[in-house]
Amino acid sequence: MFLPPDEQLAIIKRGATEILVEDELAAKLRASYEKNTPLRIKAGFDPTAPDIHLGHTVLLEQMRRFQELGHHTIFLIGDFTGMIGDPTGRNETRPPLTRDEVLANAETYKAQVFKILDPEKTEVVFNSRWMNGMTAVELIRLAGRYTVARMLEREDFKTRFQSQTAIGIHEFMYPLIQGYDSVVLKADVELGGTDQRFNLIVGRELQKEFGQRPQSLVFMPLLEGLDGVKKMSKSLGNYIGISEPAREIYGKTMSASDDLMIRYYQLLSRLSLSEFEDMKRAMASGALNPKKAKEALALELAARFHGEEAAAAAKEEFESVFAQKGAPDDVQVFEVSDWPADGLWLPGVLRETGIVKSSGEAIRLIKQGAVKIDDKVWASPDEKLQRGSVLLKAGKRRFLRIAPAAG
RNA sequence: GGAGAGAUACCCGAGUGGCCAAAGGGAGCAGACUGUAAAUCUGCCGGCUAUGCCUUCGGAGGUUCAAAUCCUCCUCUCUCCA
Repeated sequence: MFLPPDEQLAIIKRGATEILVEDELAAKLRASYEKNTPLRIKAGFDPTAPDIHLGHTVLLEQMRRFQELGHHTIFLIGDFTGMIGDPTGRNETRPPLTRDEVLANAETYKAQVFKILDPEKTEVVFNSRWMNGMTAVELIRLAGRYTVARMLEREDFKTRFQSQTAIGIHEFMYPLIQGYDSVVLKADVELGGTDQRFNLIVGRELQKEFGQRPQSLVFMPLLEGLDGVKKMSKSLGNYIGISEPAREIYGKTMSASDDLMIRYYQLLSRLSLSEFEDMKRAMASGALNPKKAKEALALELAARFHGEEAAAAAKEEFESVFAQKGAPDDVQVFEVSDWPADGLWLPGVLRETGIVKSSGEAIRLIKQGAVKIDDKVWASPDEKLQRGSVLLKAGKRRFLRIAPAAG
């Protein structure tokens, strides 16, 4: 049923930054193999990000690999913890969410992750299930199993403590509860981003406290965003969302730098390890054009979230738009109901349609020769557009069809 | 509780009465070159049908012909002491 333990381990190690403790995990895999019993794999998710992007999928892909290896995966939604607010990676306290917000987010989360995970093999749990029923006494006793000194081992807490920045006492509860989740779920393995290092370790410690065998930890890196430097996040605008249209996923992937593309291959592609290594070698030797490799990745990602057909269409459209300087299939149409006799003032139109933020920006673009009407550069901001149906192109990727309203 | 320092456009950061819609850098956008890659060069980078007008330098008042700059109060942040 199961693959041999060492083969499993090789698959698990792909892209992981660290496995804590590797020998321990190997032993668990061996035991599982011999007894033909799946391991319990836990991964926790904060219900604060309703829109999943590729950065989140690094972890989900790892989870999926465990599923394919036949293990039992538990998708934990931290609805209870979300109401506390996770201090991780912040130098400020994060505002807690309300119960309704948390629940609504959790639902959209669930709807999206099954584009990657197999719903049949995923157990979805909410930690409010056991946390809501916990009494104050029980909670305080739980807190008694950990110490302030150990809490301060966490880099973020330490820095804040030393610099006299506020640390809410409730913030100590977060790792504690997250760790307790592992106790309740009897997790054999927990997956997490490197930023969750401390929290997952607390899980190990608490499991020991409760007489369980401590979970092994598999850490996944934080995926860089399209800028290639900062981590992918919605607020930085450097993300590829999995709910975006196929053409966006394809196009954004194509805009990634070569270095970043290799990184994305490693963390996101489902190519086998050996295929990945072969590809890297081919690119280094010049046998494979990096652009070709990038096309394959863009296609793979678009297909993952929208199917082969939509992905192929996205690729085709991309090529016609950029390689052959054509236009996309469905361009936003701006219908002009009463076209002025002396013509339309273009900057105003561009602003109204939201193609640019202000008419000032439109004027700038026109002056820079970035605006084309039916493939001809529109050189003057003041020139009026005469009645007719035209295709406008602003910069490389903004299109607009302007036409008199029908009837 | 006491003593200081600070808050400038998306971010960092100069500016201590007019020449300031505010230096410089980063990010971003655009053009050239390309593979919507990188690197490089160039231009733009508050708003407004604009040789002008309007709104901006934490907030509210005030002084002045004129304030990011001076005064008063307020809010917030940081550093040090207890």
